Amino acid sequence: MQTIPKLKLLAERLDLSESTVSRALNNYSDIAEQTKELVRNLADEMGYQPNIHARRLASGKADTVAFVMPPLNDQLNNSFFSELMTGMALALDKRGWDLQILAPNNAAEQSKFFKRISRSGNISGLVISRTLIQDPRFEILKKLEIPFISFGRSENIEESAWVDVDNKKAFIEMTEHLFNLGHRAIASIGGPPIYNFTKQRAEGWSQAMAALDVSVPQQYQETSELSFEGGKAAMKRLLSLGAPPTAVCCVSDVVAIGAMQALRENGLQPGSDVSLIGYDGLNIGDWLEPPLSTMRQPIEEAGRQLSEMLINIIEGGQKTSAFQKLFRATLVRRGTDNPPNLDGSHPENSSQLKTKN
Amino acid sequence: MQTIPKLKLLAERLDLSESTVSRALNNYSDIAEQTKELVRNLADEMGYQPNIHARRLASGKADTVAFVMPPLNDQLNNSFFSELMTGMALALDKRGWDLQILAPNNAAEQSKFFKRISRSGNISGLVISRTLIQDPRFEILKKLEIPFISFGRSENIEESAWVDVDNKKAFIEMTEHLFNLGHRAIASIGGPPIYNFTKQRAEGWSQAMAALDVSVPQQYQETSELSFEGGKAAMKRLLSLGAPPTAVCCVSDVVAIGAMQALRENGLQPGSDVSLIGYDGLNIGDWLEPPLSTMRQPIEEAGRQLSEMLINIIEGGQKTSAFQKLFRATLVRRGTDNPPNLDGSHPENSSQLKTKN
DNA sequence: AGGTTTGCCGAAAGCGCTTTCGTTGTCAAT
DNA sequence: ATTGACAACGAAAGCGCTTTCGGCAAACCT
Repeated sequence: MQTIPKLKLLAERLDLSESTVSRALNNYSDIAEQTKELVRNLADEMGYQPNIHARRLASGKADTVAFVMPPLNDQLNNSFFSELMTGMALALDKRGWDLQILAPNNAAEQSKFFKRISRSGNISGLVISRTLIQDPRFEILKKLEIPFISFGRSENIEESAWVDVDNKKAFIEMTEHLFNLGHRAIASIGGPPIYNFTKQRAEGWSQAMAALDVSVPQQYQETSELSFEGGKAAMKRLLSLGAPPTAVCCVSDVVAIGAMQALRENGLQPGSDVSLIGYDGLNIGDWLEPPLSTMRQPIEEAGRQLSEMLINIIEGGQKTSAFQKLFRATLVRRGTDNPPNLDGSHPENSSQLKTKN
Repeated sequence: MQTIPKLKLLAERLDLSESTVSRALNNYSDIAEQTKELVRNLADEMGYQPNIHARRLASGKADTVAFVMPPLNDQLNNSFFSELMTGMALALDKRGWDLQILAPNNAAEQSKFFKRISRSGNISGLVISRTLIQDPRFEILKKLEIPFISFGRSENIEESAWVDVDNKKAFIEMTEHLFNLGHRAIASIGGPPIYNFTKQRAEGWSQAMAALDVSVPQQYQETSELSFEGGKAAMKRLLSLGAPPTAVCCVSDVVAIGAMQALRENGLQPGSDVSLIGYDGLNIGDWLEPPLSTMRQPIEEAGRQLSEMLINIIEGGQKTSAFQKLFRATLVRRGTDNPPNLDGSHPENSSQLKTKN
């Protein structure tokens, strides 16, 4: 391990004091431009890298943002989180900040968990995700005065900073699209009713259906774990109805993939017998046969945005409510959104479709 | 942000010196057991958390391991890496260490990149992956005296620490399995020939074929990018042969999924017309129709192992060549490994199969 | 001319811990 | 009683940086 150049060495070589060198590197205004030049040149000639621990100890700043993993780890939302984290890391790196991943064990002890974080003093702010409709974390974090931002909104958080995707609008679009293809019997497989995005997506679907003046049997509103198995089970329940739907809006791609499996196991062809649209825009959807239509959300971009906003909150001191950004999801038509199959070979039959007008 | 309890506060409350408290918490042997008890009790009563930066600055240890992302980011090896990193993070966390993710931009500047890391002084050791057959990183890191471990071997690295999966044996098993199912025309879609695992896997296949006394047309050895598209293209080339194979060993699951797509686009049914086995054991393989057979490697476990060995290297001072661990992959039969379809409905025809004996 | 501002830089304290070394008191051995 | 060994602790010096404060010219005013 070669000898590491320290601030002191730079100072000696340049015949300057350490403090001047330090301030030169940090671009203080009370250092002559000429001096800064000299310092910077030598610094990168020698490959100087400040010791991050010393810096953070001295400055009292951690320059580190932590991403809090959701307590219960669903299947392969891996993909989702890794994309989000990639975006976050990229944006942080640009500013010289670090990303840390935090994985709380049991959800019950969240209060203690956050308290420990706030005490450790090596995290400047938090990013939370998977926000609940009523999410206790918001109050806890506010009370602890930890700067934070959430991916996803919650209720009563007008004062909070967040980045979100317009879930409701996405599901309205999705539903309208299926309607325009000719579908009337459009069901929904939603996620666990505790999450806010679940609620928003389900609302989008039901509002759209109402606006389109299509009456919906109550059983068309299904609910599922956010997993392949969950989606499969939910689809099977839908198929067992007297009048199964001809199209289904799925809360996530993984759930939709499970639903596809259920269709095939019932001898039905996804996309022709029953249309499906997922949500997330995962690559893997494109590798299926037929490829899964989906709503793509700009996940990486959202991650970037989260980081930038959080840094601004930590450094800026602006009102956190100024930091709210809503992204839009876009429809990606692949293979599973098609006009309804009305040839009668399919269990449900068009005469049973209920349209009010 | 509540007032954070410092070492000083503990010392005052207990009427001890800071140094005693520090050593008590770090379990030094020259502190009375009774005193340690007192200190520990107060510490977690007050929720004391040592300032990590101060500690690391004072001790000169970083207690941080970095995982170096492969320069070129293939499709969805996301899943692979996130699993590996999860394993690493878990093992590190148990010892109070941190995991950092490093993403070098351009591959050419690796030497500089590593030099910078070694100078920054906040990383104790590295984990590299995607080892090449001739991998320059080994020399660079040795010269810089950075402790490191690799996932995957390379040539001439007897002195190095590594964790690997026995790729060759896995492909031998895979090939024998297909042979035992009755296949004789078994092709291979390998990865880019720079990677060591690519070489090992291809060797496994060709050795097995030789041992089984099956002669192999040269065109049966295909090569592909590690991506869906690559697999698809390679499979198409195989199908265009005069005597296409009845089974294919694929270098990765993603490649195999691409191959499945190619089959379907040619009107063939994966698993019945042509058998396929992938490699990795990704969940998503199970969601396809038919589900993809694969060799599962214990990725998370390997990640754990990497962390533990690396820590031991850093702390232990043992010979690094003592740290070499080979895992085994296991066959997961799902839906794409079946006896050959000899009904003649398929382009290739059994009379063309060449068996020497 | 005196006074005030401005531009640039150095001195020095301190961030919160670790670790070496020395000191004290105690007890067994001589 | 004297020595030595040992156990248990405190003092103090850092680790490498940041940041406040003050100092000293040179430049500006009136």
